[in-house]
Amino acid sequence: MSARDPIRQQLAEARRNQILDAAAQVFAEKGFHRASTKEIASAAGVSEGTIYNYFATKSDLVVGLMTRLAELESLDGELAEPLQGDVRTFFIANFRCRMTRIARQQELFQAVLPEVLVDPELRKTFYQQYVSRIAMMLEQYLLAQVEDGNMRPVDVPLTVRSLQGMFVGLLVMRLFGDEQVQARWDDLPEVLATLIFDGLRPRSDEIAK
Amino acid sequence: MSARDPIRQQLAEARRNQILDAAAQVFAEKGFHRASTKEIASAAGVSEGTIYNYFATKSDLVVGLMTRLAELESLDGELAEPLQGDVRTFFIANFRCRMTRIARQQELFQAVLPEVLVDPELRKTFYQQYVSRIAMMLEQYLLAQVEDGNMRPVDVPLTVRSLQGMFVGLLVMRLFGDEQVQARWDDLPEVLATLIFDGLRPRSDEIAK
Amino acid sequence: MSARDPIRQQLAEARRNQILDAAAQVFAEKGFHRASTKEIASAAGVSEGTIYNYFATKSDLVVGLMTRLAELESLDGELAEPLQGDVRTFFIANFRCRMTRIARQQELFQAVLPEVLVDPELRKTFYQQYVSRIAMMLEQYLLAQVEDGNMRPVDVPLTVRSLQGMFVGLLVMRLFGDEQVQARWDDLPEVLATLIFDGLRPRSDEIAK
Amino acid sequence: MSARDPIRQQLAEARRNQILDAAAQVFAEKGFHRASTKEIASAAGVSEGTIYNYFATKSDLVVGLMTRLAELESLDGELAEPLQGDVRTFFIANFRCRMTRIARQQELFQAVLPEVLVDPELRKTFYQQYVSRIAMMLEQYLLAQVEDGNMRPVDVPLTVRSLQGMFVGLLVMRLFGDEQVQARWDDLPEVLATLIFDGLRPRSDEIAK
DNA sequence: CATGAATGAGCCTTCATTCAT
DNA sequence: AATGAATGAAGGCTCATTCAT
Repeated sequence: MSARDPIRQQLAEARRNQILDAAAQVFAEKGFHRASTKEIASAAGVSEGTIYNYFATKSDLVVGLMTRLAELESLDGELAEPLQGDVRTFFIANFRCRMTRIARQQELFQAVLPEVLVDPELRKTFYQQYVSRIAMMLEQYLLAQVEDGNMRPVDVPLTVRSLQGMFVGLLVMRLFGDEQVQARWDDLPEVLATLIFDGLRPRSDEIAK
Repeated sequence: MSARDPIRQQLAEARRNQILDAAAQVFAEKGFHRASTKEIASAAGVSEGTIYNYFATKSDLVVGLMTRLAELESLDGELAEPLQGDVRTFFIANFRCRMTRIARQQELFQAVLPEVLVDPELRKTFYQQYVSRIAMMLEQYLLAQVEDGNMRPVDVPLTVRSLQGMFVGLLVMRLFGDEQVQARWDDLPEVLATLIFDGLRPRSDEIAK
Repeated sequence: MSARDPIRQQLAEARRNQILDAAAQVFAEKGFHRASTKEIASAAGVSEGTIYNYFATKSDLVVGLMTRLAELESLDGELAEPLQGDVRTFFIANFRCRMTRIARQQELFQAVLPEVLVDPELRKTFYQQYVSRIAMMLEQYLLAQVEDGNMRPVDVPLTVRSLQGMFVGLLVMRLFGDEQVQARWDDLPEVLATLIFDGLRPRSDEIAK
Repeated sequence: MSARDPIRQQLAEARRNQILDAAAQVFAEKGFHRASTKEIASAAGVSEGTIYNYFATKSDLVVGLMTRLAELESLDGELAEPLQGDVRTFFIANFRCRMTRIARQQELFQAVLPEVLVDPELRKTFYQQYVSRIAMMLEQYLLAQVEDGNMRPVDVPLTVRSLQGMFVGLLVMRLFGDEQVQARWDDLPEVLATLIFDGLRPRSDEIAK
């Protein structure tokens, strides 16, 4: 019986994920409040009661999804590190990485974001576990770049928030169904790199032309 | 009786606003679904039934608030026009104007945004009445600037979405309670102008140093 | 002002009828409970408040309609009297008269009957003012016929209820939309007279054939 | 678990009936609209929510009761068949059977009839499932009798409606609380047989007297 | 008398959560 | 651990009735 303990744990973990998958899908489609536990249960192929063996509360499903986001984030958090060669190239690569992840996790965001915006408790947790952690990472990175002279000496904290905000905002534009953003999502990293790195100001050499 | 008609209308309009004010406040505080019509009624100082004399449905309150946002937006839509002198200065002024409005209408956004993200019907309306209209205005403006050589020839549609997204995202950061964003909201226009107009790339003259 | 009293009364009476007409129509169409006073008011071309100047209660509208039925009934109550010549011919004439009235007042019945069946108070009043009065009239009539040897010595009270029931039942069949009953309503008096007067038993002379 | 399936089903059926019983009683007493689901629930000894595990809608309770009536009807539909010996005797027997059933199911009728008269949807269903089916059976029966010379060649469709109407009408008289009808319900089959079979016309032999 | 905005009690229905099996 | 029937609180909405104008 003791031999079965790890197996049990794995099964339990699998069941948990099965439920979270269903929750993500149903929340994304109908929103937290319009999604009933019955619906989630049937989408997960389990009974309503089973959900409550793994989550104390419907809200805890959102917490579970938030945690997923945070974990997925930290999984490829390393991507931020390898900086070598051209800064602009790195920007593009980094942006591409973020955009890809956002696209892949759109369902998760759609499921989590509106409820997070509405529930103070969740909001705080989400901010601490996810938003501010990314902000801090970005901040460290930018500070280093500025110090190394790879970037201009900007107001790092606010610049970081602006960048982070831009990603959130583009996600929101996606959720709104904006055609340009949806259709040309893959072009965004390049455009953003130009915008953020080069700025809109006409280049002197271009003016020269 | 005929003399009373316009008075009636004014009273009705006032009552409508009184209810919308209460709805904005309660929705912002507790979210659409956790806010009961009873609560809104008492916050508005009217009975529950009265709400339904002015709005067919609880959801229509959100529609009403959305319309408010759209109307307030178009009210100072003219601000985009007076462009003269330094582009960068104009950017700052324009950004300041937007940031101020966002701050002023934070409650409205907090009340409307999460529900809009969740309800496809509202989402579509909001996008058409608000988001895409602003996008189109910005697009026209940027195109003109590019043509006049005041800006570099960037990908205008995506750049516009990115800018718009940045504002949305910064609003979301505010809603998340990010301290930097909240405390230094008024510094943002300047920072943004620098970021967007000048870019992060080290200036050649700075490098020269 | 005293000269206007009778005029006022006439106006009031007209207004009352205007409201009752609307009530009959709306009740017939949607039933008592699904009909709102607002609907009745607008069908009558008056405001909701006005209804309450003439009727203390929504239920009193039904009472008013019941009274109408009773009054209309007594208006041509005399028709029962002129009995002369062939009894069978009289039966047909009498039945025809009843069927015609039922058809003419179908809306009134449809409006009143279901609610009367449901509300004990109304039920009692309706029974006393309408049903039992007709029953008594019929009873007297049948008794006289039996005494005069124009009819066989049947159980008069129950026979009367059966006849009355048949009319009610045929009305109900009409309300149910039975095609035969609706399409051939005018044939019913003849058929009923045969059924009731001659019976279904094969006639001896016919048997003789 | 597999062993439990049939038990589950039986329990569910029992619960359903328990709720329908309560609904019949409360509807009969107060009418469909004045009966609240809360009342029905407590009369059934279950919670309000449980009702909705078995019926999608309050109206569906009426549908359930209608179905009961139709099923009970078809249960003893065979009674119409065994015709042998005296036609008049058969009439009495048949009438007695119908009157008994009506009396036994008075509550059901009182619960269902008023609402059926008011709701077009229910009305149609009730007419098709119940009224017209009985009419068709009666029609076939009468046609056969007429062909065999056991009855006079009357207008069968309208005669059938009249008979059916008479039963409905006598039920209505019962619901109205008519004392004669209530007190002497058991005498009605005999009286009706006389009325319908022999007619009111004085018999020649009686006249002879 | 007429009006119609305001009222608020009450209803049907949903749904997160529990618990006996 | 899984089930799903039962629960009952809560909520959106309707509507008869009132009353100030």
